[in-house]
Amino acid sequence: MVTKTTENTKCPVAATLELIGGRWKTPILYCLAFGTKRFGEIAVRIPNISRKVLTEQLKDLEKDGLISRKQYKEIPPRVEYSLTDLGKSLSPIFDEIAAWGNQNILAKP
Amino acid sequence: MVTKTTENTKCPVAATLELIGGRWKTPILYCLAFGTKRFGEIAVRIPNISRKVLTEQLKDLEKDGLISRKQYKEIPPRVEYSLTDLGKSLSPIFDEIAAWGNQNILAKP
DNA sequence: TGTTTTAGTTACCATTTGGTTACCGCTTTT
DNA sequence: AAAAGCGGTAACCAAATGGTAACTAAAACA
Repeated sequence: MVTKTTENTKCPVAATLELIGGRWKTPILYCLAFGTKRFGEIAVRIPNISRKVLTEQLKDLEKDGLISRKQYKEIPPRVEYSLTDLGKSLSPIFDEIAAWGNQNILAKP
Repeated sequence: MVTKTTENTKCPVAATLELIGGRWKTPILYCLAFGTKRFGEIAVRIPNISRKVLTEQLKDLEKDGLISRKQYKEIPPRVEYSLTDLGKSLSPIFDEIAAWGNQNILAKP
């Protein structure tokens, strides 16, 4: 009854966390919250992420409609990522989580 | 700069998601939000979780101060779990996530 | 006497996730 | 002629996560 009801309907919390959960999704969304970025810029701002995993996560986020990808037919290639309206609509969640984290984790003596 | 700053200070969002992220943490917390439960009761309400994993996750949550464990010296054993005040303080986050999930995932045509 | 009941633990295995390295295509720069 | 710059992909690996089955202890019950 928590992750699924008997009718196979998912819990809204579990369903949402499937989209934004995982090691890298939130860092990426947070990074794009400051504006459109190129692939390489994201990679620089998120230390330790491998290019392969970054590619995968960006694909996931795009598939879920949270970010959009714009590719320019240039050489060398240029690809820009940005939040969609749906992606932007997540911000109250992040605000709430950030507030909790600041109060309860980071503000520890 | 997202998960860590150069001074090794964590992002509040990433830090919080480390506590409540993962496949089972939120189902467990949500389950306990309805009141104190015994180990077996939780297991019944969360289908598909194995007892081993449930034990592990409960230990994690207890270590992080989100739930408390009360063991009675009885035979057969009885152990009760409940949310701590810190655990209860997460509810605005879950409300926000649930609202988003209902609007944007579950309410799809 | 033997089975049941509860909340685990142990040992082992499968799946998922993330990571490393090398490489590509195509134009501009050196 | 060669290397740089960009946004990837392919092949291969390692680690984390999750799962199963069998086992435990002590009392209650039939």
